[in-house]
Amino acid sequence: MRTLSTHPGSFVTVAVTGDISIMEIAAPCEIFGVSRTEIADPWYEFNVCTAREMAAFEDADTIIIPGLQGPVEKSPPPQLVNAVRQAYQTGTRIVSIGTGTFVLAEAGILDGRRATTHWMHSGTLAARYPAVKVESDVLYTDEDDILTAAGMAASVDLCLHIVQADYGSAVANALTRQLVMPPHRDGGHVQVIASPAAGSMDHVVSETQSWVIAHLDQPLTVSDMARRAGLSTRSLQRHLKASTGKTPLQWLLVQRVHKAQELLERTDYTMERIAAESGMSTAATLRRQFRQIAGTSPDGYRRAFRDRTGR
DNA sequence: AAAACTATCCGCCAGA
DNA sequence: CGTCTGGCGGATAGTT
Repeated sequence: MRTLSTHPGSFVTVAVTGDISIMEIAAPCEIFGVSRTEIADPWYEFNVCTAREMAAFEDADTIIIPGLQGPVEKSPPPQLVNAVRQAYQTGTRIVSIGTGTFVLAEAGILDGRRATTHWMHSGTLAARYPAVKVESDVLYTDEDDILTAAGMAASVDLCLHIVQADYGSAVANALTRQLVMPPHRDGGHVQVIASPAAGSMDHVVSETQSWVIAHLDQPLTVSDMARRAGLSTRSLQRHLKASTGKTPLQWLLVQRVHKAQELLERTDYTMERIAAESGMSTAATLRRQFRQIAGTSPDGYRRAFRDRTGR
């Protein structure tokens, strides 16, 4: 699990240089730039700065580099690359979206780390920066305070992931509801849905997922999910894996742990009760799954959350 | 902690 | 043809 270097109310800066893609800065602007005092207070300090104002980087706790338009062969602006390298060395969290990842790679801060970019360019990225572990089929990566999103749509997921890291699941979920967005997808989701005719099937599966998420307190089997979707278990397994990269049971367990995390954050329920409400049969089962998926014990998670939010 | 038990996963394949 | 489906069964994973 990543150690948090930022805090609620931290300073987020988007670096705008030349021809950025406007869509790629939409998610950060919407999520970090709009006051959310009804959800959490203080919210982020947010600003957008151009290449000429890169002194503003000094105040930033998080810097976001959106994709540059034009051919990726063009090398990124050196002063931006230097500014990013310097910022990272002084402990700033660095985020890239789409081809913005090339700036991070050029700065050398991705060497030996996982990163992703738009699938069309991942080959180029891997070839030009062999030391970078390019993950071509995930929505986003998060390693050592360096986060990379595959593209515009994934940037939404990544921004929510950041909110979750800074404020916890309960706040992130409240924000998701307010934005009227589908439930947050984690970084392991596949980027490209392989089958071209996946359209309607996709809908059936996501419907089922929403239903499951709303009924996590009940014990559910993969067959139950399949029945709900009107598919055989074999087909459900195939479709769910195509869209989430996980098997049905794995996906379900992740949802259960997420639910447990939310309860740990905002309630004082006992482990038994949290286990029951998140659909884990016993506290022992909860502990084991929680550790496997979240990397800590439920109790440790609760304490860490209270410590960093002072609640 | 380990064994016994059950559920799930996934390659394969015939059929639509 | 190519694509999708769902059943089968051995290997695995998860639970108790």
